[in-house]
Amino acid sequence: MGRGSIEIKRIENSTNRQVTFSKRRNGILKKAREISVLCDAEVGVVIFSSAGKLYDYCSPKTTLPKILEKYQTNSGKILWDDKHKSLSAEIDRIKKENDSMQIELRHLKGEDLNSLQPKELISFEEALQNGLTNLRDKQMDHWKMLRRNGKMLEEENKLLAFRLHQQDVALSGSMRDLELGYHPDREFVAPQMPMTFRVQPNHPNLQENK
Amino acid sequence: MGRGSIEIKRIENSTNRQVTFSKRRNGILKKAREISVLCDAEVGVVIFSSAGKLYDYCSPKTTLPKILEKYQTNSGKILWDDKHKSLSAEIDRIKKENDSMQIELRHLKGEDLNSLQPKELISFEEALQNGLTNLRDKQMDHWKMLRRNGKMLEEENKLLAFRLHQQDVALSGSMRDLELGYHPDREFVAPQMPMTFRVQPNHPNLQENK
DNA sequence: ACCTATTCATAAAC
DNA sequence: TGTTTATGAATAGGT
Repeated sequence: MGRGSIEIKRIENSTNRQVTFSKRRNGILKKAREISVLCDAEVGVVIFSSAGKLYDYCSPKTTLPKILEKYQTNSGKILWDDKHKSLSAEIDRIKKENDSMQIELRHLKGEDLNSLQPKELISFEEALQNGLTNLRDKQMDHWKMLRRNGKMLEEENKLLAFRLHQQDVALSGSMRDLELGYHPDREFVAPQMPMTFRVQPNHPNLQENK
Repeated sequence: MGRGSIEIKRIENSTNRQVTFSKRRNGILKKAREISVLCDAEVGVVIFSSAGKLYDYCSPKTTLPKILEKYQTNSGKILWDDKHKSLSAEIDRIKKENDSMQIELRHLKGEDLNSLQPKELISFEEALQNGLTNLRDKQMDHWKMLRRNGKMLEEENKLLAFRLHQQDVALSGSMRDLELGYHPDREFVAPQMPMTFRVQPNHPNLQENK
Protein backbone atom coordinates (compact mmCIF):
# COMPACT_ATOMS: atom_id res chain seq x y z
CA MET A 1 0.00 0.00 0.00
CA GLY A 2 1.32 3.36 -0.69
CA ARG A 3 2.74 4.61 -3.97
CA GLY A 4 3.82 1.29 -5.33
CA SER A 5 4.45 -1.86 -3.41
CA ILE A 6 7.79 -2.55 -1.76
CA GLU A 7 9.72 -5.73 -1.54
CA ILE A 8 9.83 -7.22 1.93
CA LYS A 9 13.53 -6.96 2.58
CA ARG A 10 15.67 -4.73 4.71
CA ILE A 11 15.34 -1.07 3.72
CA GLU A 12 18.89 0.09 3.15
CA ASN A 13 18.25 3.82 3.35
CA SER A 14 18.47 4.54 7.03
CA THR A 15 16.14 7.53 7.09
CA ASN A 16 13.58 5.69 5.08
CA ARG A 17 13.89 2.69 7.33
CA GLN A 18 13.31 4.77 10.40
CA VAL A 19 10.24 6.43 8.93
CA THR A 20 8.77 3.14 7.82
CA PHE A 21 9.50 1.66 11.20
CA SER A 22 7.68 4.43 12.95
CA LYS A 23 4.63 4.12 10.73
CA ARG A 24 4.39 0.37 10.76
CA ARG A 25 5.06 0.17 14.45
CA ASN A 26 2.08 2.39 15.11
CA GLY A 27 0.09 0.24 12.71
CA ILE A 28 0.93 -2.95 14.54
CA LEU A 29 0.25 -1.54 17.97
CA LYS A 30 -3.07 -0.21 16.76
CA LYS A 31 -3.97 -3.58 15.26
CA ALA A 32 -3.00 -5.28 18.47
CA ARG A 33 -5.21 -2.94 20.43
CA GLU A 34 -8.07 -3.52 18.03
CA ILE A 35 -7.95 -7.31 17.97
CA SER A 36 -7.81 -7.44 21.73
CA VAL A 37 -10.96 -5.34 21.93
CA LEU A 38 -12.85 -6.78 18.99
CA CYS A 39 -12.09 -10.40 19.66
CA ASP A 40 -11.54 -10.42 23.37
CA ALA A 41 -8.02 -11.71 22.92
CA GLU A 42 -4.98 -11.40 25.12
CA VAL A 43 -2.18 -9.79 23.21
CA GLY A 44 1.36 -8.90 24.07
CA VAL A 45 3.67 -7.14 21.66
CA VAL A 46 7.27 -6.15 22.21
CA ILE A 47 9.17 -4.28 19.52
CA PHE A 48 12.73 -3.05 19.54
CA SER A 49 13.80 -0.61 16.86
CA SER A 50 17.14 -1.29 15.25
CA ALA A 51 18.42 1.53 17.44
CA GLY A 52 17.33 -0.46 20.47
CA LYS A 53 14.39 1.63 21.52
CA LEU A 54 11.54 -0.26 23.09
CA TYR A 55 7.85 -0.16 22.23
CA ASP A 56 5.26 -2.50 23.62
CA TYR A 57 1.62 -3.23 23.96
CA CYS A 58 -0.27 -5.40 26.33
CA SER A 59 -4.01 -5.95 26.22
CA PRO A 60 -6.01 -4.55 29.10
CA LYS A 61 -7.05 -6.70 32.03
CA THR A 62 -3.76 -8.54 31.92
CA THR A 63 -0.05 -7.96 32.18
CA LEU A 64 2.95 -9.13 30.25
CA PRO A 65 4.06 -11.42 33.07
CA LYS A 66 0.64 -13.08 33.09
CA ILE A 67 0.64 -13.47 29.34
CA LEU A 68 4.12 -14.89 29.38
CA GLU A 69 3.34 -17.31 32.15
CA LYS A 70 0.35 -18.48 30.15
CA TYR A 71 2.62 -18.70 27.14
CA GLN A 72 4.96 -20.99 29.00
CA THR A 73 2.33 -23.34 30.31
CA ASN A 74 0.59 -23.35 26.96
CA SER A 75 3.51 -23.73 24.61
CA GLY A 76 5.72 -25.83 26.82
CA LYS A 77 8.54 -23.55 25.80
CA ILE A 78 10.55 -22.32 28.70
CA LEU A 79 11.29 -18.64 28.59
CA TRP A 80 13.12 -18.27 31.84
CA ASP A 81 15.42 -21.20 32.08
CA ASP A 82 18.45 -19.29 30.92
CA LYS A 83 17.75 -16.50 33.29
CA HIS A 84 17.31 -18.97 36.10
CA LYS A 85 20.60 -20.53 35.29
CA SER A 86 22.46 -17.26 35.28
CA LEU A 87 20.86 -16.22 38.56
CA SER A 88 21.73 -19.53 40.14
CA ALA A 89 25.26 -19.24 38.87
CA GLU A 90 25.57 -15.82 40.43
CA ILE A 91 24.26 -17.15 43.70
CA ASP A 92 26.87 -19.88 43.64
CA ARG A 93 29.60 -17.40 42.88
CA ILE A 94 28.62 -15.10 45.72
CA LYS A 95 28.22 -17.97 48.11
CA LYS A 96 31.74 -19.11 47.39
CA GLU A 97 33.01 -15.60 47.97
CA ASN A 98 31.03 -15.61 51.16
CA ASP A 99 32.52 -18.88 52.33
CA SER A 100 36.08 -17.81 51.73
CA MET A 101 35.49 -14.58 53.59
CA GLN A 102 33.94 -16.50 56.43
CA ILE A 103 36.99 -18.72 56.61
CA GLU A 104 39.29 -15.73 56.57
CA LEU A 105 37.26 -14.14 59.33
CA ARG A 106 37.45 -17.30 61.41
CA HIS A 107 41.18 -17.42 60.87
CA LEU A 108 41.60 -13.83 61.90
CA LYS A 109 39.62 -14.61 65.02
CA GLY A 110 41.96 -17.48 65.73
CA GLU A 111 39.60 -20.31 64.86
CA ASP A 112 40.15 -23.29 62.57
CA LEU A 113 43.84 -22.69 62.45
CA ASN A 114 44.69 -26.35 61.88
CA SER A 115 44.11 -26.10 58.17
CA LEU A 116 46.77 -23.43 57.77
CA GLN A 117 50.39 -23.83 56.86
CA PRO A 118 53.04 -22.23 59.09
CA LYS A 119 53.81 -19.71 56.36
CA GLU A 120 50.17 -18.67 56.23
CA LEU A 121 50.08 -18.46 59.99
CA ILE A 122 52.90 -15.96 59.86
CA SER A 123 51.14 -13.73 57.34
CA PHE A 124 47.97 -13.87 59.40
CA GLU A 125 49.94 -12.95 62.47
CA GLU A 126 51.29 -9.95 60.65
CA ALA A 127 47.81 -8.95 59.55
CA LEU A 128 46.47 -9.27 63.07
CA GLN A 129 49.37 -7.42 64.61
CA ASN A 130 48.89 -4.72 62.06
CA GLY A 131 45.18 -4.49 62.73
CA LEU A 132 45.80 -4.37 66.45
CA THR A 133 48.34 -1.61 66.04
CA ASN A 134 46.01 0.46 63.91
CA LEU A 135 43.20 -0.16 66.30
CA ARG A 136 45.22 0.87 69.33
CA ASP A 137 46.35 3.99 67.53
CA LYS A 138 42.73 4.80 66.94
CA GLN A 139 41.90 4.13 70.58
CA MET A 140 44.77 6.30 71.63
CA ASP A 141 43.35 9.07 69.49
CA HIS A 142 40.04 8.66 71.23
CA TRP A 143 41.65 8.65 74.60
CA LYS A 144 43.64 11.78 73.84
CA MET A 145 40.53 13.46 72.57
CA LEU A 146 38.65 12.50 75.70
CA ARG A 147 41.42 13.79 77.92
CA ARG A 148 41.61 17.03 75.97
CA ASN A 149 37.88 17.39 76.31
CA GLY A 150 38.14 16.73 80.03
CA LYS A 151 40.73 19.45 80.44
CA MET A 152 38.69 21.88 78.41
CA LEU A 153 35.67 21.14 80.50
CA GLU A 154 37.70 21.73 83.63
CA GLU A 155 38.89 25.07 82.31
CA GLU A 156 35.38 25.99 81.39
CA ASN A 157 34.20 24.98 84.82
CA LYS A 158 36.75 27.20 86.45
CA LEU A 159 35.77 30.14 84.28
CA LEU A 160 32.10 29.57 84.97
CA ALA A 161 32.73 29.33 88.66
CA PHE A 162 34.74 32.49 88.48
CA ARG A 163 32.02 34.33 86.57
CA LEU A 164 29.44 33.12 89.00
CA HIS A 165 31.44 34.38 91.91
CA GLN A 166 31.98 37.76 90.24
CA GLN A 167 28.29 38.07 89.51
CA ASP A 168 27.56 37.29 93.08
CA VAL A 169 29.87 40.03 94.10
CA ALA A 170 28.43 42.45 91.54
CA LEU A 171 24.91 41.52 92.55
CA SER A 172 25.50 42.15 96.15
CA GLY A 173 27.08 45.44 95.06
CA SER A 174 23.93 46.35 93.13
CA MET A 175 21.80 45.41 96.05
CA ARG A 176 23.84 47.74 98.10
CA ASP A 177 23.45 50.37 95.37
CA LEU A 178 19.70 49.85 95.42
CA GLU A 179 19.72 50.39 99.10
CA LEU A 180 21.90 53.48 98.70
CA GLY A 181 20.37 54.86 95.43
CA TYR A 182 20.83 54.33 91.64
CA HIS A 183 24.11 55.17 89.75
CA PRO A 184 23.51 55.04 85.93
CA ASP A 185 27.24 55.26 84.95
CA ARG A 186 28.10 51.98 86.68
CA GLU A 187 27.55 48.89 84.54
CA PHE A 188 26.69 45.42 85.63
CA VAL A 189 29.89 43.59 84.58
CA ALA A 190 32.17 41.25 86.40
CA PRO A 191 34.88 43.66 87.53
CA GLN A 192 38.09 41.73 87.00
CA MET A 193 37.05 39.78 83.89
CA PRO A 194 37.18 41.30 80.35
CA MET A 195 34.40 40.41 77.90
CA THR A 196 36.73 38.45 75.64
CA PHE A 197 37.30 35.88 78.35
CA ARG A 198 33.68 35.01 78.65
CA VAL A 199 32.98 31.38 77.91
CA GLN A 200 31.13 30.62 74.70
CA PRO A 201 28.00 28.46 75.04
CA ASN A 202 29.32 25.79 72.70
CA HIS A 203 32.95 24.98 72.25
CA PRO A 204 33.42 23.51 68.73
CA ASN A 205 36.17 21.09 69.71
CA LEU A 206 34.07 19.58 72.39
CA GLN A 207 31.78 17.87 69.94
CA GLU A 208 32.64 14.21 69.75
CA ASN A 209 30.32 11.43 68.56
CA LYS A 210 27.94 13.33 66.33
CA MET B 1 -11.88 -1.68 5.64
CA GLY B 2 -14.13 -4.22 4.25
CA ARG B 3 -17.71 -3.54 3.33
CA GLY B 4 -18.12 -0.66 5.67
CA SER B 5 -16.07 0.17 8.74
CA ILE B 6 -16.76 -1.39 12.09
CA GLU B 7 -16.73 0.07 15.53
CA ILE B 8 -13.81 -1.00 17.68
CA LYS B 9 -15.67 -2.83 20.41
CA ARG B 10 -16.16 -6.44 21.33
CA ILE B 11 -17.90 -8.38 18.53
CA GLU B 12 -20.83 -10.03 20.19
CA ASN B 13 -21.55 -12.63 17.51
CA SER B 14 -19.24 -15.44 18.46
CA THR B 15 -18.78 -16.87 14.96
CA ASN B 16 -18.11 -13.46 13.60
CA ARG B 17 -15.69 -12.75 16.38
CA GLN B 18 -13.80 -15.92 15.67
CA VAL B 19 -13.58 -15.18 11.96
CA THR B 20 -12.40 -11.67 12.56
CA PHE B 21 -9.89 -12.92 15.08
CA SER B 22 -8.47 -15.36 12.61
CA LYS B 23 -8.12 -12.79 9.87
CA ARG B 24 -6.70 -10.04 12.01
CA ARG B 25 -4.37 -12.38 13.81
CA ASN B 26 -2.85 -13.36 10.48
CA GLY B 27 -2.68 -9.70 9.60
CA ILE B 28 -0.77 -8.81 12.74
CA LEU B 29 1.65 -11.69 12.47
CA LYS B 30 2.30 -10.76 8.85
CA LYS B 31 2.93 -7.15 9.79
CA ALA B 32 5.22 -8.21 12.56
CA ARG B 33 7.18 -10.36 10.16
CA GLU B 34 7.36 -7.50 7.70
CA ILE B 35 8.52 -4.82 10.07
CA SER B 36 11.19 -7.08 11.47
CA VAL B 37 12.56 -7.64 7.99
CA LEU B 38 12.04 -4.18 6.54
CA CYS B 39 13.31 -2.25 9.51
CA ASP B 40 15.67 -4.69 11.12
CA ALA B 41 13.64 -4.67 14.30
CA GLU B 42 13.30 -7.27 17.01
CA VAL B 43 9.69 -8.19 17.44
CA GLY B 44 7.87 -10.54 19.71
CA VAL B 45 4.14 -11.10 19.55
CA VAL B 46 2.03 -13.36 21.71
CA ILE B 47 -1.69 -13.69 21.08
CA PHE B 48 -4.27 -15.77 22.90
CA SER B 49 -7.66 -16.22 21.32
CA SER B 50 -10.61 -15.85 23.64
CA ALA B 51 -10.76 -19.64 23.51
CA GLY B 52 -7.25 -19.70 24.91
CA LYS B 53 -5.42 -20.87 21.84
CA LEU B 54 -1.92 -19.52 21.45
CA TYR B 55 -0.34 -17.84 18.45
CA ASP B 56 3.01 -16.18 18.48
CA TYR B 57 5.70 -14.63 16.38
CA CYS B 58 9.31 -13.88 17.07
CA SER B 59 11.65 -12.15 14.69
CA PRO B 60 14.48 -14.24 13.28
CA LYS B 61 17.97 -14.15 14.79
CA THR B 62 16.53 -13.89 18.26
CA THR B 63 14.28 -15.73 20.68
CA LEU B 64 11.46 -14.76 22.94
CA PRO B 65 13.59 -15.22 26.06
CA LYS B 66 16.21 -12.89 24.63
CA ILE B 67 13.66 -10.30 23.67
CA LEU B 68 12.04 -10.51 27.06
CA GLU B 69 15.31 -10.19 28.88
CA LYS B 70 16.08 -7.13 26.81
CA TYR B 71 12.61 -5.89 27.61
CA GLN B 72 13.26 -6.18 31.30
CA THR B 73 16.59 -4.45 31.33
CA ASN B 74 15.24 -1.76 29.04
CA SER B 75 11.90 -1.05 30.65
CA GLY B 76 12.76 -1.79 34.24
CA LYS B 77 9.47 -3.65 34.43
CA ILE B 78 9.68 -6.99 36.09
CA LEU B 79 8.35 -9.89 34.10
CA TRP B 80 9.76 -12.73 36.06
CA ASP B 81 7.85 -15.09 38.17
CA ASP B 82 8.04 -15.81 41.84
CA LYS B 83 11.00 -18.08 41.45
CA HIS B 84 12.93 -15.21 39.99
CA LYS B 85 11.92 -12.97 42.80
CA SER B 86 13.08 -15.43 45.37
CA LEU B 87 16.36 -15.95 43.57
CA SER B 88 16.91 -12.23 43.31
CA ALA B 89 16.00 -11.80 46.94
CA GLU B 90 18.53 -14.42 47.88
CA ILE B 91 21.16 -12.67 45.83
CA ASP B 92 20.42 -9.45 47.63
CA ARG B 93 20.57 -11.17 50.99
CA ILE B 94 23.88 -12.83 50.26
CA LYS B 95 25.34 -9.66 48.86
CA LYS B 96 24.46 -7.82 52.04
CA GLU B 97 26.01 -10.57 54.10
CA ASN B 98 29.03 -10.29 51.88
CA ASP B 99 29.29 -6.57 52.38
CA SER B 100 29.06 -6.74 56.13
CA MET B 101 31.70 -9.44 56.24
CA GLN B 102 33.91 -7.36 54.04
CA ILE B 103 33.53 -4.46 56.42
CA GLU B 104 34.29 -6.66 59.39
CA LEU B 105 37.37 -7.98 57.63
CA ARG B 106 38.56 -4.47 56.91
CA HIS B 107 38.01 -3.54 60.52
CA LEU B 108 39.92 -6.56 61.74
CA LYS B 109 42.74 -5.57 59.45
CA GLY B 110 42.70 -2.13 60.98
CA GLU B 111 41.14 -0.27 58.06
CA ASP B 112 38.17 2.11 58.04
CA LEU B 113 38.20 2.42 61.79
CA ASN B 114 36.78 5.93 61.79
CA SER B 115 33.24 4.68 61.44
CA LEU B 116 33.47 2.74 64.70
CA GLN B 117 32.42 3.80 68.16
CA PRO B 118 34.95 3.48 70.98
CA LYS B 119 32.92 0.66 72.47
CA GLU B 120 33.08 -1.23 69.21
CA LEU B 121 36.79 -0.59 69.01
CA ILE B 122 37.22 -2.30 72.33
CA SER B 123 35.36 -5.41 71.28
CA PHE B 124 37.37 -5.54 68.09
CA GLU B 125 40.53 -5.23 70.09
CA GLU B 126 39.47 -8.16 72.20
CA ALA B 127 38.72 -10.21 69.12
CA LEU B 128 42.06 -9.36 67.58
CA GLN B 129 43.95 -10.05 70.78
CA ASN B 130 42.15 -13.32 71.08
CA GLY B 131 42.93 -14.25 67.51
CA LEU B 132 46.54 -13.34 67.98
CA THR B 133 46.77 -15.43 71.14
CA ASN B 134 45.23 -18.45 69.46
CA LEU B 135 47.42 -17.97 66.48
CA ARG B 136 50.58 -17.78 68.56
CA ASP B 137 49.55 -20.86 70.47
CA LYS B 138 49.24 -22.62 67.17
CA GLN B 139 52.62 -21.36 66.08
CA MET B 140 54.07 -22.52 69.35
CA ASP B 141 52.64 -25.97 68.63
CA HIS B 142 54.30 -25.92 65.28
CA TRP B 143 57.55 -24.81 66.78
CA LYS B 144 57.45 -27.56 69.40
CA MET B 145 56.67 -30.06 66.73
CA LEU B 146 59.57 -28.87 64.66
CA ARG B 147 61.89 -29.04 67.62
CA ARG B 148 60.68 -32.53 68.48
CA ASN B 149 61.23 -33.57 64.90
CA GLY B 150 64.69 -32.07 64.99
CA LYS B 151 65.56 -34.08 68.06
CA MET B 152 64.22 -37.23 66.49
CA LEU B 153 66.24 -36.62 63.40
CA GLU B 154 69.29 -36.15 65.53
CA GLU B 155 68.64 -39.46 67.24
CA GLU B 156 68.13 -41.13 63.93
CA ASN B 157 71.31 -39.62 62.66
CA LYS B 158 73.20 -41.01 65.54
CA LEU B 159 71.73 -44.46 64.97
CA LEU B 160 72.48 -44.32 61.27
CA ALA B 161 76.02 -43.22 61.92
CA PHE B 162 76.37 -46.03 64.37
CA ARG B 163 75.03 -48.59 61.90
CA LEU B 164 77.30 -47.28 59.23
CA HIS B 165 80.24 -47.61 61.47
CA GLN B 166 79.27 -51.14 62.42
CA GLN B 167 78.82 -52.08 58.79
CA ASP B 168 82.23 -50.69 58.03
CA VAL B 169 83.63 -52.88 60.73
CA ALA B 170 81.67 -55.92 59.50
CA LEU B 171 82.66 -55.23 55.92
CA SER B 172 86.32 -55.08 56.68
CA GLY B 173 85.80 -58.34 58.57
CA SER B 174 84.21 -59.94 55.47
CA MET B 175 87.02 -58.66 53.32
CA ARG B 176 89.39 -60.36 55.66
CA ASP B 177 87.21 -63.52 55.44
CA LEU B 178 87.34 -63.37 51.65
CA GLU B 179 91.05 -63.19 51.81
CA LEU B 180 91.13 -66.12 54.22
CA GLY B 181 88.29 -68.19 52.63
CA TYR B 182 84.42 -68.30 52.84
CA HIS B 183 82.57 -69.28 56.06
CA PRO B 184 78.83 -69.86 55.26
CA ASP B 185 77.69 -69.96 58.94
CA ARG B 186 78.79 -66.40 59.58
CA GLU B 187 76.07 -63.83 58.81
CA PHE B 188 76.49 -60.28 57.61
CA VAL B 189 75.00 -58.43 60.57
CA ALA B 190 76.16 -55.49 62.64
CA PRO B 191 77.50 -57.30 65.69
CA GLN B 192 76.41 -55.13 68.65
CA MET B 193 73.03 -53.92 67.22
CA PRO B 194 69.86 -56.08 67.50
CA MET B 195 67.39 -56.07 64.53
CA THR B 196 64.70 -54.27 66.49
CA PHE B 197 66.85 -51.20 66.80
CA ARG B 198 67.21 -50.76 63.09
CA VAL B 199 65.84 -47.48 61.85
CA GLN B 200 62.71 -47.68 59.74
CA PRO B 201 62.89 -45.99 56.32
CA ASN B 202 60.02 -43.63 57.15
CA HIS B 203 59.25 -42.42 60.60
CA PRO B 204 55.51 -41.54 60.82
CA ASN B 205 55.97 -38.64 63.20
CA LEU B 206 58.48 -37.04 60.94
CA GLN B 207 55.92 -36.12 58.37
CA GLU B 208 55.18 -32.44 58.52
CA ASN B 209 54.12 -30.33 55.53
CA LYS B 210 52.43 -32.87 53.30
C1' DA C 1 4.96 16.35 10.29
C1' DC C 2 1.47 16.38 6.53
C1' DC C 3 -0.38 14.79 1.89
C1' DT C 4 -2.09 11.61 -1.47
C1' DA C 5 -1.94 7.91 -4.76
C1' DT C 6 -1.86 3.35 -4.30
C1' DT C 7 -1.79 -1.05 -2.29
C1' DC C 8 -3.48 -3.91 1.47
C1' DA C 9 -6.38 -5.78 4.90
C1' DT C 10 -10.51 -7.20 5.82
C1' DA C 11 -16.02 -7.20 6.62
C1' DA C 12 -19.57 -9.27 4.65
C1' DA C 13 -21.46 -12.80 2.02
C1' DC C 14 -21.22 -17.33 0.22
C1' DT D 1 -12.13 -22.82 6.91
C1' DG D 2 -11.46 -20.79 1.89
C1' DT D 3 -12.90 -17.58 -1.83
C1' DT D 4 -14.76 -13.42 -3.51
C1' DT D 5 -15.55 -8.62 -3.58
C1' DA D 6 -16.32 -3.97 -2.17
C1' DT D 7 -14.50 -0.79 0.80
C1' DG D 8 -11.96 1.62 4.27
C1' DA D 9 -7.15 1.61 6.29
C1' DA D 10 -2.41 1.65 6.02
C1' DT D 11 1.36 3.42 4.13
C1' DA D 12 5.40 4.60 0.44
C1' DG D 13 7.09 8.33 -1.45
C1' DG D 14 7.18 13.02 -1.89
C1' DT D 15 6.97 17.85 0.24
